[in-house]
Amino acid sequence: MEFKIIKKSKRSRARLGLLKTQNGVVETPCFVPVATQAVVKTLTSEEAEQAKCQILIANTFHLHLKPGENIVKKSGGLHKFMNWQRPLMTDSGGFQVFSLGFGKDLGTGKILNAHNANIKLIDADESIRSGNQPKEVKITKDGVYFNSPVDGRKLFLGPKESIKIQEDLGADIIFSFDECPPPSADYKYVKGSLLKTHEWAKICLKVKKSRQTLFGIVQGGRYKDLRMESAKFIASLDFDGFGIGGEFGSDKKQMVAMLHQTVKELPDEKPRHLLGIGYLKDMESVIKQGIDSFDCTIPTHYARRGMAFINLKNPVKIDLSKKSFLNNKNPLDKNCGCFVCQEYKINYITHLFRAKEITALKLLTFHNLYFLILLSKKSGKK
RNA sequence: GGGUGGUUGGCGGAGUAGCUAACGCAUCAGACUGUAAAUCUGACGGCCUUUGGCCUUCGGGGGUGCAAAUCCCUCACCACCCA
Repeated sequence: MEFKIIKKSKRSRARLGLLKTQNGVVETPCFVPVATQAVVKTLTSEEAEQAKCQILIANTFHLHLKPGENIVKKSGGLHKFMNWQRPLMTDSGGFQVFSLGFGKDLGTGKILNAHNANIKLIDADESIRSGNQPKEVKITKDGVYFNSPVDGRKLFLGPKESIKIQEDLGADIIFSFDECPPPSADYKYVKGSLLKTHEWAKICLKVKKSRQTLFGIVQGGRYKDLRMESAKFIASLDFDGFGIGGEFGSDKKQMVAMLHQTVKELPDEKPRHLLGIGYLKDMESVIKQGIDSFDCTIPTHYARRGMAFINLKNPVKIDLSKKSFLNNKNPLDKNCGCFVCQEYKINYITHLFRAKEITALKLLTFHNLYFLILLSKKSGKK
């Protein structure tokens, strides 16, 4: 892997770069569509390519459960398996293990919002402090025990296991195994959890045998000093790049502040990936903080719910399933070059959604991805 | 003409004396940030001062009962059977 910075903004930390992998070059800043189960839901790999996806991120946790990394390996690796000859990332599975444990009980998320704050902050903290971990998950110094959401089997995933699986999957860029505490976790818990994440980071580096690019993950939740501490530590290790994970506080300002603290401690010359952030309004602020790539389920996820991204100049989301759009004969966005905007009108897509036709999901997934990728490019050049 | 069964909110459909007319669909609203996610939550007879309160409603009308979607009478309509 080679990362080349082409241009740096004078007004912010934003930068244009080229991330060279064995399977091609990624122009940054770049949005990374999520292909959890080795597919961008509703799209073929050809369609993902047509939507201008440069790189996709698949998931270790899901692919370990289904179909199992051995199947993928025997098929010649993830690229061949899913017919995607461009760059690929795999997430370590850390987030998933926790989002199904603490997350299920307490709402693992990126932002401490009204929804997951409702899940009894005090109880959460107390149960974590007193060691009452959720039934579904048991965290030890070596990793995490959890029950398979597929068949209930007891499974274990730790740094060694995650790296081994990711090596079998064979993505270009892989991530270290981290603990992702819930937004309701308190300072003491997050601090303690950093010790594990950092220890695991060292193990990931140590056990990796492949030539894959390995990104270390910075945690620290919404606590400034913990973010700094984590960033410093992870930056001191021999990673090829960095992921920034976890939760970022209760509002956008706090998120930007956390990113600021974190990025400050990371070496300029290495790529930085922000895990799981990608609301429309996040795009610009995140890029300005010096983030080179970021993945998010939102564009594809929203697409399947009928939420469309429109208006490149002042991006907003609209709910296409609303009846009123049946009278709208315009394309989603006149300035979007995607085939959906070229060939289809809003009222037709709205009709498909209201009629529960699966083509609606594909059309909107394609558009949202194309739109967001275009938007992230525009934001990067600003 | 006779008989049998039926008629429940926008639709389907439970309920056969008393508890909030269950449930499903449709509709409407909201949520969603490293996807157990083509999902979830809420509303869905009306009105109000909405953590509550008042009224209305099970084809129409009448009756019995403290109390009726539920029992009785009658009318209308639908389905099937007999003539």
